[in-house]
Amino acid sequence: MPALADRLLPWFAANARDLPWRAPDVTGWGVLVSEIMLQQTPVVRVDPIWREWMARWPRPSDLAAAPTAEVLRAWGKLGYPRRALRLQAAAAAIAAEHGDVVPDDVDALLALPGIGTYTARAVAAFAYGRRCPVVDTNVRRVVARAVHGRAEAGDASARDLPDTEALLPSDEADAARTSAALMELGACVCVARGPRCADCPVSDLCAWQQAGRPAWDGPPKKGQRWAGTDRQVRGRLLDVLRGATGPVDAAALEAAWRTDPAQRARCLDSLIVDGLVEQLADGRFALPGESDAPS
DNA sequence: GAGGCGTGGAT
DNA sequence: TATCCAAGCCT
Repeated sequence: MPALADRLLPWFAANARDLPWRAPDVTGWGVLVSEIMLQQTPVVRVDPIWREWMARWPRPSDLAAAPTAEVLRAWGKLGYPRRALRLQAAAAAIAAEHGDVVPDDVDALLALPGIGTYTARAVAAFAYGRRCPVVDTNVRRVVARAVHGRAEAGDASARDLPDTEALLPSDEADAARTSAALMELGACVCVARGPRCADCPVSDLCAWQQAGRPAWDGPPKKGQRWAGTDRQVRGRLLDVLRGATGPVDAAALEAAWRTDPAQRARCLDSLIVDGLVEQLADGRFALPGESDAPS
């Protein structure tokens, strides 16, 4: 349905945010780094970290060669630090198996750690101009409203990809731009709370509008608790290690969570299992590679 | 496939 | 203050 794309493309050309990873000289590597950082993380927090990473590690092989401890410190408080670990592993694979160039096809991207359905398609479309549907939470919300007339997207389904592909024009470059425009619309106009329908370029085509903006009648989302969870404890422990200049003793980590020693021990173990923390022979703890002798 | 996994701003 | 929410992935 070119109808939607015909509206979205001029709107996007005039209203797209000037994000640094959208600059014309950004490589596939730059796009990939941005996509990983943006998983579940707002643009404003990613922006400065992405700039720092691109200046410091401009190619996959640069990141692959960095000490993992420094990678985790540079990741800072973006959250979900396993993303940084997987990104470094992906960088090593790209350097070793793809000539230090991020692959341009979805299947090769999917084979890399930390890259799933969304990210593989986002890189193919945004870095390489491929015509492939890119479905994230924004796009699912836009499609739910504009196409299906529902207030929310509900759970992901197998129909998300074909539903979205049906909105893409046949021209490859236009299709890639449409994918970006769909995401931009969901991020800036067709937002979860308080959609700005008065500013929407497709409001007169929107099935949700035409239905009178009915309320969501599907299952409510499951709110995830935070206080006292293992996620909070892991975050505290890792924050201590990021802030240290080298290995720390057990007492420093104990101070980070005194509420429940058993929980603290369990979380420390899980961080070690995940490869985010190492225990040294002398019993101290450190970020990965921190004890390696400088060469 | 449901649940785990960080962080912090907005409401 | 508590809940919601943000360009998901993995098991």
